[in-house]
Amino acid sequence: MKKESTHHERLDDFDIYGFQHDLITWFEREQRDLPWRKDQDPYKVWVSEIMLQQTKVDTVIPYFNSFIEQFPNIQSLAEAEEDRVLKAWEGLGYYSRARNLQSAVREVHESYAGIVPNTPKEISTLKGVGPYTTGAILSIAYGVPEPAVDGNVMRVLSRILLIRDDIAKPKTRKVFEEVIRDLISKENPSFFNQGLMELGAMVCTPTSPSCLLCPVREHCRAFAEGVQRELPVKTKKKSTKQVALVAGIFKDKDGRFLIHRRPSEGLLANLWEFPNFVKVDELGTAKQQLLQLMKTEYGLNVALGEYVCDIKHVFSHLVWDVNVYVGSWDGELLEGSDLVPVTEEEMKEFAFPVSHQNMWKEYLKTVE
DNA sequence: AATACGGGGGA
DNA sequence: TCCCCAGTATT
Repeated sequence: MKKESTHHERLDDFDIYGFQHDLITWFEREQRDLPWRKDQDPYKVWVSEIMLQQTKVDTVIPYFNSFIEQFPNIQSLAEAEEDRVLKAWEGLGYYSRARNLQSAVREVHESYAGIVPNTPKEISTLKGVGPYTTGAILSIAYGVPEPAVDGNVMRVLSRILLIRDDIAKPKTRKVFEEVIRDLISKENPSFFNQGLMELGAMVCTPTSPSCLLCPVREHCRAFAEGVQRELPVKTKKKSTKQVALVAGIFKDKDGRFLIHRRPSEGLLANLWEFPNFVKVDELGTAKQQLLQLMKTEYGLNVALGEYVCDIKHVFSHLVWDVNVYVGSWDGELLEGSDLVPVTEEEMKEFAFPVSHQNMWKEYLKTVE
């Protein structure tokens, strides 16, 4: 007859309370002083968690401070222009996070009287709030014992509990969630979850973990077996596609430059950019194609000048190789044209992807 | 289950 | 180079 157990089988012979205590007291003692840890305002916890998705703490800090200064609460973000929100997110990447956050904040403003909901069901229906962020907000802002499984947590627990499931597989996250439901401190789920992540960031790092400094070393099965460097198991993804582009920085006699808003869906949605096109080898030189496409796409006659630079920009799933030219334009923009003429000063108000910021920097060097 | 979606930094 | 990062939405 199977032995009856109140815990997940992977926790057999595991000192749950000792582990909770050692982790939480270490976090109380050693946690970093971070701007989103000054209070537990659910809105600020929420903003920080969205910004921290796939993004390092050091990168997020200045963005978080500036964002909270501009949008200090639910109402201010709900009522803001989307372009201002994108500008505040400029350079941080994964821009749908910003648009989803504002959309969800508007829903909380309108449907929840401005109070961030505190149940898994309600909170996980908000745009941009998935399983990880649901658990993070609930535990950190409201003290609800929900798992918050991110990359850190999977790495740390794969070592502690010797879990060899491939963390690249979607279903593996559920394995960790089920274990954590039995492992999490019901008294202090906030510090338990944050402690796991802090440990992953500071001690139990991907390569060469600092096991000799680890507060939960005596609980770690991988350390006991000497296999901590073999975990977690993670299959690697495939490489990126190459895309060749040609772009133009076009100025008129009054010093106005042509920019263009990207489509509302897909890569870099709703951000601004200099006119550019996918280059096709069979259709002549980059310069010829730029000239031709400005005419057919925008009905605009341009004169092309010097080659500015070649910008290489790496995304997670593709690589842009952009040939950049200067040029000039004259006359009228077509009715309904997507092109907007702006001065150098006005350009500062628009959110550009980093690749196009770099094109602009290179252009400024050539006119010095 | 696989893919799209940014950008920076470390080894 | 390759990998990782306080992941989510879409297909």
